[in-house]
Amino acid sequence: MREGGELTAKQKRVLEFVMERIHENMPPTIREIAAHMGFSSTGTVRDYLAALEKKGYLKRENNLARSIALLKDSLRKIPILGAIPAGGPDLAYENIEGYVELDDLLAGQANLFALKVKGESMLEAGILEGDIAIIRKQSIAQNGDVVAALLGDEATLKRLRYTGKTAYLEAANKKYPPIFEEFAIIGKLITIVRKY
Amino acid sequence: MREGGELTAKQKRVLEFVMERIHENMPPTIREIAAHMGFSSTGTVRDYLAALEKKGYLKRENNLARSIALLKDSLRKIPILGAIPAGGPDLAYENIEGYVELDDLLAGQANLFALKVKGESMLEAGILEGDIAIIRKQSIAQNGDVVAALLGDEATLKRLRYTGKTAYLEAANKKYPPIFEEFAIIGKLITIVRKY
DNA sequence: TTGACATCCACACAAATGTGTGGTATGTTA
DNA sequence: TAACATACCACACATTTGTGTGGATGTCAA
Repeated sequence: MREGGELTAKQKRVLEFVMERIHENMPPTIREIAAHMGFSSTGTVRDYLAALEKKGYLKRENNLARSIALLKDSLRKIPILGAIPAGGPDLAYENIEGYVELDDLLAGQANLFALKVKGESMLEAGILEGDIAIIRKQSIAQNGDVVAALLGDEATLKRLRYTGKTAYLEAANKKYPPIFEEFAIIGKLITIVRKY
Repeated sequence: MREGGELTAKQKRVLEFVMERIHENMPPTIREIAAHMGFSSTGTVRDYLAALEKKGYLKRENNLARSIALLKDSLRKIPILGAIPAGGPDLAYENIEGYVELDDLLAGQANLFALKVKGESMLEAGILEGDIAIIRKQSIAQNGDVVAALLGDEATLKRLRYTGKTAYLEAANKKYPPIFEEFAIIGKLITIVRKY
């Protein structure tokens, strides 16, 4: 018998279609799957969904339209590997330390916006030109936080510092002196994303 | 009259419920919205959806179950701001340069896994300890690519270099010498994510 | 050879779901 | 005042959608 996670080629095609639809819009109906696969019977799709459910790829609710929920969603859940065996990354369960869930990265956060990093003033903090800085809108921050600040009508990313009463902005690059001009904090850096 | 984007408190509650459901599972039916809001008539919900559609927050298809698609989705689509007006980030349309779509970051990519960065060998490439490196599984790469490589049974992140026939691994940190030992490429760095 | 599984079909039926019609009431704006 | 948006209700109806029943064929392992 086929083992737990293995899928036949056609089952995989059905699953991929379902995943695609879930990500771009909503789960498909049985008849939509039939149309896509070229099946003339809804019963055929039911058999496929039952097989996929049995193998642990998805879950359905009774009598509910479009009630397909993914359980192993490789598009949204990326495994974080701990040990990597000599043969290469196996994605075997023993090696998975956790998951990066894209939605978790930002879910529940309100008032987010993003800035494309310009310049190299935060180079030594590992923030490079072109990086996308995801920022939560707020007007106060702690000493040491990286903040987006408004200097005149320019927004910059800098580290916030306090010395007694005075607050100033500090670059993470020896070439850039600290900034003591007037500024307004517009948000706090919560995530850096860099695409290669 | 209320302007384009403004919502009443109740309309906002309906929209938030719809967004929540879409993100965690699938769009709700009209009757599910009614139950959540405490409405006894499906017609009431229809009116709300019509208002939200008119104001540009969502879009529906005729006669299709659960066919609510979000048009302004602040959970998945984070606006990238260009100019930031003096009053602070407005999230007004004039200022939005584009969107960071979380799914776009990785969509369509197969065979991804993630590694938590250990050590400081890639410091000068802006890759810090604790960063999450998202890697596409592949066994060949170009000169200059940052790759995850297997050295013995350790996985490390390094820059791949070719000199004539020989390939070696290069750190981005003066303290670390290049590595000429035998290694296997297990994947190529696609994205760096750092949470603060 | 029996059983389990994968891979299809047709068709009827019931439940879920969106839509249509027609109300009531309260405000705000032109 | 008329027009319009908001904010609800009830209820019938048509369509969409999931489910049930009863098949058929082929493969593979015990």
